[in-house]
Amino acid sequence: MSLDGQLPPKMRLLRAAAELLANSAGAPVSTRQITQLAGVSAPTLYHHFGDKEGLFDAVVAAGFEEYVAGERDFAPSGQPLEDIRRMWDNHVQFGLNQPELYLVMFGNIRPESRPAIVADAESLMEEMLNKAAAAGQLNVQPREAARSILAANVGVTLMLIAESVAERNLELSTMTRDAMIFAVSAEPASGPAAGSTGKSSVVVAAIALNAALQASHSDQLSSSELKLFLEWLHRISTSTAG
Amino acid sequence: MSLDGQLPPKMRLLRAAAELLANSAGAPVSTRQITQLAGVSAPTLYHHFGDKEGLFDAVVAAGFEEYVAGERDFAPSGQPLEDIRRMWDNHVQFGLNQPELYLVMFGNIRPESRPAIVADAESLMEEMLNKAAAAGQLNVQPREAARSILAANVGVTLMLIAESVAERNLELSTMTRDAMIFAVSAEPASGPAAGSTGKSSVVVAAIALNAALQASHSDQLSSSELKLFLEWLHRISTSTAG
DNA sequence: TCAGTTCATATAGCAACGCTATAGGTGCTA
DNA sequence: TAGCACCTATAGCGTTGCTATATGAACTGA
Repeated sequence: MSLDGQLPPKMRLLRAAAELLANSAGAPVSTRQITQLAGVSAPTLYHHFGDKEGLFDAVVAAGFEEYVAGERDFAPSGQPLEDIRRMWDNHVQFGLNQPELYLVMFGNIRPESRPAIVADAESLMEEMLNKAAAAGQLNVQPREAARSILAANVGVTLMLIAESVAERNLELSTMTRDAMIFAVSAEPASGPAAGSTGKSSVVVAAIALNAALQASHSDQLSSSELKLFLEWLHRISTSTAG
Repeated sequence: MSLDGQLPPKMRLLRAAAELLANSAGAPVSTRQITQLAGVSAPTLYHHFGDKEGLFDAVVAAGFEEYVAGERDFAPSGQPLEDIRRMWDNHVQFGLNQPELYLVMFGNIRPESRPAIVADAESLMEEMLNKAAAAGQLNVQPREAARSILAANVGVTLMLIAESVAERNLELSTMTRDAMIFAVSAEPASGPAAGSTGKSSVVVAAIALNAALQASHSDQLSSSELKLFLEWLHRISTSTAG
């Protein structure tokens, strides 16, 4: 049982590490296990990745590329909020399919290590939310909405991973998902509710225009005018007043 | 620098482990560090805790007791949903105060290891939500609401921990918190209803904003600013660009 | 054609790790 | 005092992440 073959040692190391990590159930994976499965010797690992952590980072990076590919791999439905739902579900599914990898990616993030992945994931969702904002469907900045939705998405996925497969209840995901989307969407918020921010139509419209302006390079204003215009727009759209 | 003193070795081990863990920044903490700081020898650790992990579990258990105490340590305000808000904020604060401990407790939970803590935390929140349900303020089962809110709470806390202290923005917490509470509260939540006209453009958004701005006197801009702003808006909204 | 250089892998081994076999010291009860 | 349970220490085992050093292959320029 080894990953011998025609692949270069670097690839074999990556695959061996990924495989062992995926089946480790949280137990530490030793470099000796990895190099043996890959069919190479210890220094080869350190030549290519510098470090055990360097190798694991590479595994995580590969996993993240897969994640991003999955998040982009569906045709926009034309309904941005519906696409957000699919991004959410895709995120959860990724976590449940590769729990160990997911735990490293999102369960163990420390300020000094890799918020880069989080930032990228946020950008991915923000991108999609920009379309929703342009369609006047958001009542908060796409950026803030993306951060909030992603945070909840991560929390739900971790909770589901923590549960045994038997008792896993995906309703937790759909319920939280719809709650978050509903909370940031500009649908009839039915009046100033308890604690919720009933944003005025001015704010919603400003957010929409802001997103639309940045998406389509309109040449109706000069660059300096546009800059000032956007600043005012920002001032309006971040105000809480009605 | 040692934790010598009149405390029994078991306590000294617990404190040493907690202290080293808290300052480890994610780096592994060795049993030799712990026993040296505690002023005992290796077998003492294994006599009392059986295992390195057993010791760490004890640290986590102590941390969790502190967490529970914090969650219970405020008088009910009489408004259950307000109490839920305070529980949420307290949870976030606990995580930010003891990030390493929190990451072990909620960032690394695996099905085989310790969902017990999660279950307890859920019960804690469910208990509070029962009061809200009794007051007719919930539109879902307290159990489901607790799971959902806690999941989002964990996700937000992890995200905030991942950010450097400088760029930490607690608005992510309050926004997500209120979104979740609003979603489970008995307001006419009527469901998502996604789907407005996918058609949008700068022009449409500008027209909407223009109308909204003139209808409601926003005081975010001075009158002269507003005049210029509206002029630019007009220029955009009458353009043919999409 | 062949010395020089660079890249990639291997042999062997170090310091530190988690953990334990074994034994010694304490404080009880009798 | 004997016996016993409890707690702690000395010393050392096997494994870990990692590296000093050496070897082989592939390419370069003259």
